[in-house]
Amino acid sequence: MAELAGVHPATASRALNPDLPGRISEETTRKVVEAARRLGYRPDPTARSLRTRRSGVVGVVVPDLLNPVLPPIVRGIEETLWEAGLGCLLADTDNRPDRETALVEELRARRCEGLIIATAARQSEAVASLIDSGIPTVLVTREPDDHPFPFVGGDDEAGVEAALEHLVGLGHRRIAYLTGPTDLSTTVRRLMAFRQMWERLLPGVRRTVVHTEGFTVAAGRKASLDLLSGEDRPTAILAGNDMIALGVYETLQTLGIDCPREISVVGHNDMPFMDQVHPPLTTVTIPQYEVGREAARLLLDIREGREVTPTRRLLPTRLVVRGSTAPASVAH
Amino acid sequence: MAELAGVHPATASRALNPDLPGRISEETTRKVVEAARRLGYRPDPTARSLRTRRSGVVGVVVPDLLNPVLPPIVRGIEETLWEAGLGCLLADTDNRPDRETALVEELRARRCEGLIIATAARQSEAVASLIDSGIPTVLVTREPDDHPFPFVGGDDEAGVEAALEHLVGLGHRRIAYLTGPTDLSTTVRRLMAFRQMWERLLPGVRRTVVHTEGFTVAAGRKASLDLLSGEDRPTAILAGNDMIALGVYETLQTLGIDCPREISVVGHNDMPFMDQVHPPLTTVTIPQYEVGREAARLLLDIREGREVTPTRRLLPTRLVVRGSTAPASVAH
DNA sequence: TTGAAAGCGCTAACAA
DNA sequence: TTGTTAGCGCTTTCAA
Repeated sequence: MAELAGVHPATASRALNPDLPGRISEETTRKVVEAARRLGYRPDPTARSLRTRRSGVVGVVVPDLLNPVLPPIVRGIEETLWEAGLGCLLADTDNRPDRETALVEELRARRCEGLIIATAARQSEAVASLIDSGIPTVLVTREPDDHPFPFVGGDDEAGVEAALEHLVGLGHRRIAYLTGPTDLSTTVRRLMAFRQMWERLLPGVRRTVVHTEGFTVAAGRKASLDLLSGEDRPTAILAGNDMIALGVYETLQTLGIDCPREISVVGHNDMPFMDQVHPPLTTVTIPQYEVGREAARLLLDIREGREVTPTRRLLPTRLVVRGSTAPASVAH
Repeated sequence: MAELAGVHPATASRALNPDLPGRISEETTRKVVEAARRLGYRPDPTARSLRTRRSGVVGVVVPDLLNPVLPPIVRGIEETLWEAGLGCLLADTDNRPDRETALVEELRARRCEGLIIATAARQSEAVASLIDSGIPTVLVTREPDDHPFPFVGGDDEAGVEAALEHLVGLGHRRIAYLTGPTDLSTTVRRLMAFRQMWERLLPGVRRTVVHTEGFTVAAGRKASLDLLSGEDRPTAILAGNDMIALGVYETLQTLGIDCPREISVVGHNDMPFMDQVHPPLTTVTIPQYEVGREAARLLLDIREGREVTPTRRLLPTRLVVRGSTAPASVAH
């Protein structure tokens, strides 16, 4: 193709990559561009990568794409990366730490120019292995207890605070918190916020915290069954996420307890269709798509060597009040 | 690293790639493997790609990851590809044909070894451009009217048949079909099945077909509003997909019509949480994850030059009867 | 502003 | 069974 333009390949290369060293005359550039167009020429990304040591690809590691919070995040990431000319190599760990390790290793071997990781448990070998790797890395929604990387997520603390305030405002005093798995930062952050807000709003009042085995409907069902079977049950449940809330719904159905008349339930995440379940779930909504975009933007900044401050970005959350919460009944 | 093992680079290469021409002695292989391990050596995929003309990456083109049917498909694809050592480059077109064209072109420029396309409208420039490209291509869930590629999807025909049979069995005769956008093969296939089954079950009886503008809640709401506002409204609605069915739910709420007492509704796809909406939606379930796996398997077969027959694979669907369907009320 | 030459890290073809 | 040589298609360095 350089031939067709009547110039040296190096010149052609420079003409097509304006930011390469060495300015090219307009005349030559025009000839080269024209020749490229006529031949439908596209530079071989592989050869370019080999030379420049840049693969043009970013690895995106997710715990489980079937978890409804992830698709919007991945979309935000993917769109932002494509806009910047970067490809998006998707890797799903199925929530297995060993797979996380293996996939991150594989992505590194493939010379990804950056990594966006949404899988990090509070202890993550994979994330630890990245620390001195020099690979631009951004964590999303989940993070290890200790790490040096930028993090993007929703402002869960504010969400939990709003949720608890809402329940207390409705007159609830016997409120149980159903956490989620304790090896996830999400769980810990939400729980801490719950405790702090509790001390502000109901200092000294006894509170109930139950850990569930996972962020799943089954775990929520199981944990709530014990909680609600006994005497002196709570009048409101704050769930670690919407899945757990749905598990609570199932238990309520089983036990014949009416929501919201006899008990209020609040979720977290505002997954799709949570306005359509019965009763429509009051929950904390997180701008997941924006979280994804922001994470990708941050990665691009790092890659370009731009300063990134602050390194923690918590996007605003909002409590969406629907039909699953109501004033505490006087009967209790 | 070949140095450390005391052999020529080419020998090392052969030792690490057992299926390359030229067998290597066990002794040498052992030495090479050991040296590689000690150095943490991983062959550079870029250099390898340049030499072998294989990028190790497959492009996956989806219309919109936020559409709940897609994540399981993508997961199935992704898992199967990784198992085969192939990366999964994700591209989301946001349902825009121009983006589909641009992204496919970009994926080709990146020398993808294969393409899995879930975006194909009944007319797709992008798919057409692939016809003589030599790039292994598999279509999923959607396909153009005419194309030479393997296709994997759910057996929608069987699903619609079962759905209609179910409604007719419940005594419904005034049944309306709310299609979906007519530029999608999914719509056409489902509608054709509806018509054929109708002729089998209710020959001569008048049937109502309404086209919606999209596979969305809003489109379903809008189309059903006209349909249900008038006199002589249907006693059952078969929706082109679950989103449309949810739109119908909204209309029913607005008009104060009770489902399933006054009207039955059936969806298609069985998206997540359709068992939790109110009333729980009777719908056709499709093994989306398996669809994804099968599509990836097919692509691998093609890539390896294996025969693929049949070239159309329709995976079994099943009608899930829940709470949105009931016998036609005698009152009507 | 452009050309010449070298080389990124591998593996294919050929020779020993 | 192993070594030699060459070259994949770019971009970079150096020289003109």
